[in-house]
Amino acid sequence: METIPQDVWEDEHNRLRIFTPEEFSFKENLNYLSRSADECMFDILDEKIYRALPLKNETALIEMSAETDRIIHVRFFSNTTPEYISDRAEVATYIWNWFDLETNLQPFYQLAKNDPLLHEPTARFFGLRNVGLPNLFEALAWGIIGQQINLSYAYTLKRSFVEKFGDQVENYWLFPRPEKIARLHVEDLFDLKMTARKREYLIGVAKLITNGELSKAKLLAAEDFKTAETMLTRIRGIGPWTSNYVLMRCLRYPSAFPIDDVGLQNAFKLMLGYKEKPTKEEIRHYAKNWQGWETYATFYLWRMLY
DNA sequence: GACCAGGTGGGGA
DNA sequence: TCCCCACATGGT
Repeated sequence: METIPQDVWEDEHNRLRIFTPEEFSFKENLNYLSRSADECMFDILDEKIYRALPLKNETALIEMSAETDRIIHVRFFSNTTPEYISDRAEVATYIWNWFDLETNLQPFYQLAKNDPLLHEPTARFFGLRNVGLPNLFEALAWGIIGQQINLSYAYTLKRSFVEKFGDQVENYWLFPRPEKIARLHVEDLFDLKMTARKREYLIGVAKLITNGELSKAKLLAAEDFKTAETMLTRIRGIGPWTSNYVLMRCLRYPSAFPIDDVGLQNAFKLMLGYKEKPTKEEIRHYAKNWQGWETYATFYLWRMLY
């Protein structure tokens, strides 16, 4: 991503201030990030987010809080390393991208006003963003780990994966690097209580990223959304669901739509008062109104489930 | 104990 | 193309 414009952030001594668009609420995004007590990639304490940011040439430990609900206050902290972070713009850009602040949500909120499914979630969670997974390997691994198992168990698996193969900076974890996973064999991942297939998928994807066959740049350079989707589904272990999930959360394609998702089906059940899962046709019917905004529609519907 | 989890690949009709 | 099954384990 290009460096963000000068006028949306300020650099002051040991802190940054990020001025977000109107359609942003720190509180809503904080609530979203608080959804699992088992999350291992960041901590939330006293309405502040703490995490390690993997930058190009350094790791920043940051604390994010709300100066107002629309101004993000970023403080650098560290017990053992110099607090000086050389590239402040990179930090601001990372956060801008992480909270998807480049997207103008006005058209989405406009179409949601008259939408039977989106009306309620967009009103209740105004300012919530598609909080992303900027790291491609992390997004793919999280998708693979989460396939077909319940979310709380998925968080447990992710934690054991991260704690076994990730790097720790003080008390914060960096997601395992694909270079490291690419060198492993399925047996090395035996402790992780997931299927042998998933272990193969993780290693396979790590190899593709390591040897350069797969990258964000290549996926973003795809001619169109369908091409990017196919680039991913050709990879063993990545079906339509994982492909769309990653195109949503990492590449930020606005039309990504994991139509087979159980969570999406449950959100439909909830919103329409159904006892049974909706059919794919029913989902397509309602989704006609969301064209170009399927990612945000899905994200807000998922939000209704917790 | 059965059935379902933020599915997928592989085999067979 | 479509259907069926195995997959490992936890939650309910």
